[in-house]
Amino acid sequence: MTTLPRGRPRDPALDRAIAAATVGLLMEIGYRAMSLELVARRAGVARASIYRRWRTKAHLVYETVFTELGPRSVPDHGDLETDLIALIDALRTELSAPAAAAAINGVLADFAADEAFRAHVRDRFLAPTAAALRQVLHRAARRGEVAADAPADLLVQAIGGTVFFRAVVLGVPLDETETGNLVRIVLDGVRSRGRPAQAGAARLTASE
Amino acid sequence: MTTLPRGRPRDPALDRAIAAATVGLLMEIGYRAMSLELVARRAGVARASIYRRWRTKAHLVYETVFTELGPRSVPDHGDLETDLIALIDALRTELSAPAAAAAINGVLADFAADEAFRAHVRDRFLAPTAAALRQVLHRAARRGEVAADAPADLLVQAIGGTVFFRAVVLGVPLDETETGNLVRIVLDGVRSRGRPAQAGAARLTASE
Amino acid sequence: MTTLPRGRPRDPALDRAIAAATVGLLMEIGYRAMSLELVARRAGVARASIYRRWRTKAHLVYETVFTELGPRSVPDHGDLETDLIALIDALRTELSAPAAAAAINGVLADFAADEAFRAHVRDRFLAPTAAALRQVLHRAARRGEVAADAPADLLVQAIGGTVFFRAVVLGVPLDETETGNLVRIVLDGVRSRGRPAQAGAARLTASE
Amino acid sequence: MTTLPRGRPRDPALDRAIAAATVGLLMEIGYRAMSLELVARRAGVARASIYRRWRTKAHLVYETVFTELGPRSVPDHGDLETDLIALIDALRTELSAPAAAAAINGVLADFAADEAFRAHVRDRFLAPTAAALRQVLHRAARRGEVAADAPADLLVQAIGGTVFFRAVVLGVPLDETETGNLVRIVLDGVRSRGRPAQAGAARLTASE
DNA sequence: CCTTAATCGAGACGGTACGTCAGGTCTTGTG
DNA sequence: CACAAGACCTGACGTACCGTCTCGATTAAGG
Repeated sequence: MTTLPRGRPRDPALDRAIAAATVGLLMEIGYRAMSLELVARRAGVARASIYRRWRTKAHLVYETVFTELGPRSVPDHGDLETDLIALIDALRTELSAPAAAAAINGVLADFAADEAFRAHVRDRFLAPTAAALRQVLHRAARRGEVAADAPADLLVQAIGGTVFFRAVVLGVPLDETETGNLVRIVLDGVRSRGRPAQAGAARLTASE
Repeated sequence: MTTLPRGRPRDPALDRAIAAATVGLLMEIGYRAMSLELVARRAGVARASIYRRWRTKAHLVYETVFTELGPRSVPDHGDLETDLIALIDALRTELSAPAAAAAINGVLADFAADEAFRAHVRDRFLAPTAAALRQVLHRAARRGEVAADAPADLLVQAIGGTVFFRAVVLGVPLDETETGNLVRIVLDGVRSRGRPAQAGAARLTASE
Repeated sequence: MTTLPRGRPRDPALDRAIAAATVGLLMEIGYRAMSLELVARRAGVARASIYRRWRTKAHLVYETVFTELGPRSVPDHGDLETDLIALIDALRTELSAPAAAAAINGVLADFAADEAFRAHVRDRFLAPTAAALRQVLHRAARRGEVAADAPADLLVQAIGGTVFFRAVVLGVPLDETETGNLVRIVLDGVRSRGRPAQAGAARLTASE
Repeated sequence: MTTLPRGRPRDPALDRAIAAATVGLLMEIGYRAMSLELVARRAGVARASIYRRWRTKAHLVYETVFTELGPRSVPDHGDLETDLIALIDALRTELSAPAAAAAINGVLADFAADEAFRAHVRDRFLAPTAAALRQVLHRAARRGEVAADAPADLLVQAIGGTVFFRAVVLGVPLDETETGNLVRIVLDGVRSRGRPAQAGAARLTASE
């Protein structure tokens, strides 16, 4: 049972106008140069109407740009490599969108001291992606392609880190060939003929 | 022929005081909350004396915190895995230093629009690291451990991205076990029994 | 013929609640710090319900605090001095009430540009008071106490100005002794032994 | 021994520009409508440069408009009436200047809660005027014109209140005739043939 | 009983001003 | 020249009101 809304309801057209102005300005002038005054002006909206919805510029940008973080669906092509490429492509698409690339470092910088924000990112973004990866790996394990106990978290961070680094830090997203190479590098690490493990000593002897 | 310096020389004690204040404030309150006013006050220095040395806050922080980017020396332990761990550890140490972790996103955000800065990072940081990795791999190839033509740039970005993501975005640097796992994942991708290549189709058939 | 009221009638309890909140806040925090938001909150009333009754904060305060301006009745003690003291006391009581003293300058400031308001004050407050004074003087003239053609308007303004200055500007209302002194000063100016007149030259020679 | 000034000195041209803009805007649009933003814009000055000099809008206006309060010199024409007219004219000129009339109620409203401000007004404005009046009366007493122990404070407040009321509240300053009448009213109250006193009863008997 | 019309609480809305703060530049006097 | 101090311009910040508006829910009076 939801609390019934009282007072004049918010105008959803403003939400859309603000979001559009935010995304546009991010792409045109970047996070730092984008002031809420500018957003308000472009959206044809009072500045207070933005503050009514978001506590701060960082909140506005984060929630506007990264609304749909993480994998919307778990790929299942019956082949691990194809599944991995699908996962990476989803990430790449998300992080290399112009607005996202322009926003992410600013948001991270503004939220640097905010531990709750980090937890939120972990829960809403990393955890689902890791879960999706785990499911993909589990299916592959049943097909005998890989060992089931691969370190999914680390893999997600490696994949995510690489994509992030290219798209956000270097500003040059991975192309198709590089994506393929990245998949193969990662894939070889989880093949069933051996596996990364705490006991690193026995690892290579078993495979060769 | 250098222009001979005229007038009162700069006080090197100020350089040290400013650097110390910068690093301290970065760790205590973070990049965004750190104003040059605060730095000047803590360093017991006039604000103008900071601007005389650095053009902007981002320049101050970047040059103060990331003085020694990239590998100081190429590791050579006669073993690829050990060499890789040494490279990763150097990266990890650099990026997970409290001041660095606190500074990096702010610097990236402030330099977001500055393409020259990105080129500078590539030249001063990524290129040397990739060169070091290439040398390590080359030695390993001569020992028959790996194929020599591994995509060193991508590998560096994958390793760097992972370390960066953990230290900077998540705020929890890799531990020893995770470093080991990362090395093995990456290592398997460059083993000599096969190699990542443009022609992806033939790759796996050759190895299995 | 009044238009018969349709729809839900106004709740008179709200009028009272708003007035009480207004007076209370005026005394506690003063005119400037008193926002209609605060009044509404304290009165337990919607802000719109205030605007439905008064066009603006200045109107609310003016009509709430100065409901009964001017002399309610013309004093008649058979003695000019006593009558004057009664008139002054009425003024003093009105202007030195805590809410009034707190309100008056704010109201004047907000209505500064409003010529209609000035006319309203003249008609509702000054004119009746001057009329009362004129009547008092007229009676005194018939008793032979004073000249009948005293400049009543100026006298009212002198008396009103003095009371106003003490109560509103200085914040210390006249006490009884000062009221007595003020009466005597004014009284001597209108004694029948001479009179203020346009022809100032002949004035003093006649009296001494 | 004054502390020697350090740092860049304030630009006196800005003081003048701000004062001019303040006075101009006061006359054109009044106290309430005058924002510091407007003042800054018209003066061609940064808003911060205003806040550096004055803590608040009310301080700015008060110190700018009422720089020279009170009588600059004590009039001495050898005649009480002429002296009094001179004193009143000085007051009238000061209070009915367009900028002053526009400013005064706003300043009083904003300073309503500030007891320190009231004390300041008393000390800087009323006290000197009362002292001047006392001196004038004293000289007149030596010439035998009046009693020396007239209640100077009350007289000042009566004169000031009347002038204030006319200029500020009614917006119509006293003209010459009215000033003459006011002087005579007041003068008769302090004539040497009798004087206002605590013991009011004996007052008139002595003179008639 | 049901429509009509106004009031009520609540709160969104476009504005505007506030006073503070940062960034980066400029101008003093002193070494 | 460097340096300490601080003025200066620019422009953003987040808060608080203003007076208007739009909701859903009352509360009469008239059909």
